Amino acid sequence: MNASNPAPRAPRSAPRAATARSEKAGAAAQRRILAAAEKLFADRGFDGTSVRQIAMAAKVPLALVNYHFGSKEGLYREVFALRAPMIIDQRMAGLALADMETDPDRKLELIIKALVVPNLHMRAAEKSPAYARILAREVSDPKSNERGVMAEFFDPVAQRIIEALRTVLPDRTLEELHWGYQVMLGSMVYIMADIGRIERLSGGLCRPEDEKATSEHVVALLHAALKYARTPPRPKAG
Amino acid sequence: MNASNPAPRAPRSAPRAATARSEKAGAAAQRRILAAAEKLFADRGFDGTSVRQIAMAAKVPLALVNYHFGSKEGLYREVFALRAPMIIDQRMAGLALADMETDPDRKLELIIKALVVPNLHMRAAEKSPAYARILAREVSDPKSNERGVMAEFFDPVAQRIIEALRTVLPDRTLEELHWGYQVMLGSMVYIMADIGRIERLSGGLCRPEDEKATSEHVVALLHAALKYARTPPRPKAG
DNA sequence: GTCTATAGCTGGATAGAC
DNA sequence: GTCTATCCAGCTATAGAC
Repeated sequence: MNASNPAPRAPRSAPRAATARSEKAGAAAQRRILAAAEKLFADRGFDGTSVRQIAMAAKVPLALVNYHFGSKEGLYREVFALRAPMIIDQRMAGLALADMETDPDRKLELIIKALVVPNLHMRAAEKSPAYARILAREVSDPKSNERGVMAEFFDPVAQRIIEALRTVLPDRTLEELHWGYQVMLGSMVYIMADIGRIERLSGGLCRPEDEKATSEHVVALLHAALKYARTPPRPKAG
Repeated sequence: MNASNPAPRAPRSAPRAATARSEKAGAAAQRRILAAAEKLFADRGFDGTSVRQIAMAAKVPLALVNYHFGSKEGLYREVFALRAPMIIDQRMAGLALADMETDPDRKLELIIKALVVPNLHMRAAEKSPAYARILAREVSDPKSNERGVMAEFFDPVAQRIIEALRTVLPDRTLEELHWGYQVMLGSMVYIMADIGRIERLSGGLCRPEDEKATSEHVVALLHAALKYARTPPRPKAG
């Protein structure tokens, strides 16, 4: 889509994120760039956002962006990497809680919450509604595979969740559990990424920003889905 | 993102889709353009696709695209409008079937199928896996609001589905029904738009292309979700 | 380290020959 | 109606002055 850059060569000196010391002067600029990029990538997508817009919004000169992050895609990956660990840690913590629960019904609910709540929370917190939208966009973007960020960051924890499901629902086939996971993820991602359609369609009854109400409804629905749904195993050949 | 075009002026003579008569010469070219555009928009998104790529893939001269469709966005809307009625008609037909069913449990299942099956079918049919991905992308694209295609084409049938849910689940609050709808839609959209992650994560167990197996699992999950989930109504003030 | 200026492209759109 | 040649805005990335 631009001057062919087969090898995305690293920035000249790779000024890693504030190695130590109080803080170099440029650190503030870097943070402003990241914040601006997060918002713009969320609003307008990777292709729909130009480095110039980011520099403008961050009030830094154009060249600083490439200086600090090497390339537009480097900046994107950095935006992604900045908050991914947060969500992943929260999911892991949720799973640990679920692991301690003995009542299978409550355990299932905790597993679902481990997956759903950190994301809805991030969506709702004034901290970063933008990041949730980037995440949601990434899973349905074919170029996501080229970038590989989803697989790199999120596949491992996804496997952990399916593992956990297997322990509370031992009578299900692996196929059922995987489809259950996909339904959970799809619901969550869709709601996270919502751009106003949910509120419009519901005449204001459903507001994804209302983290508590949203969690309650969504968790209840997904809990019922996983608890009660059975799909009869199908014969191998038609 | 390009030469500022405040008023997207119509094509010079608006050569409407083959008015009548056997077919003008250019009709074949138009169809090739639409087919190429559908595929490319699905693979690479609106911003990631250039009119030149479309013209190249359709094997028509560059100028023909703008001649027939006025602008890149005009072409996009045409791609969208081409198949939307198909899905909507199928959903309506599904709802009509559900309306005739008296057993509430089977009725609920038919409503869910009315929403889910046409889309999964479109995803699976070799006819147009691309369109399903465009659709999925559109609901999570903030620019979708600018284009307005989702609201224009799909909001009405969405309301019809929620209406139908209200008749089979009369004891639920409107809020519960709307959240139920969003969970259904989210699951469906996510699965439709999948770009390989589902199959990768499940080690090949789940394949969205396998329309029959996918429908069975997803419908079973959503049916259980709507049938069994209850969210206690919350007091108005905290 | 920081930033201005610009190189080297691709983008959507169109004028004007046929 | 059809298509070639071209316009020029905007893009990413960088060279080179400070």
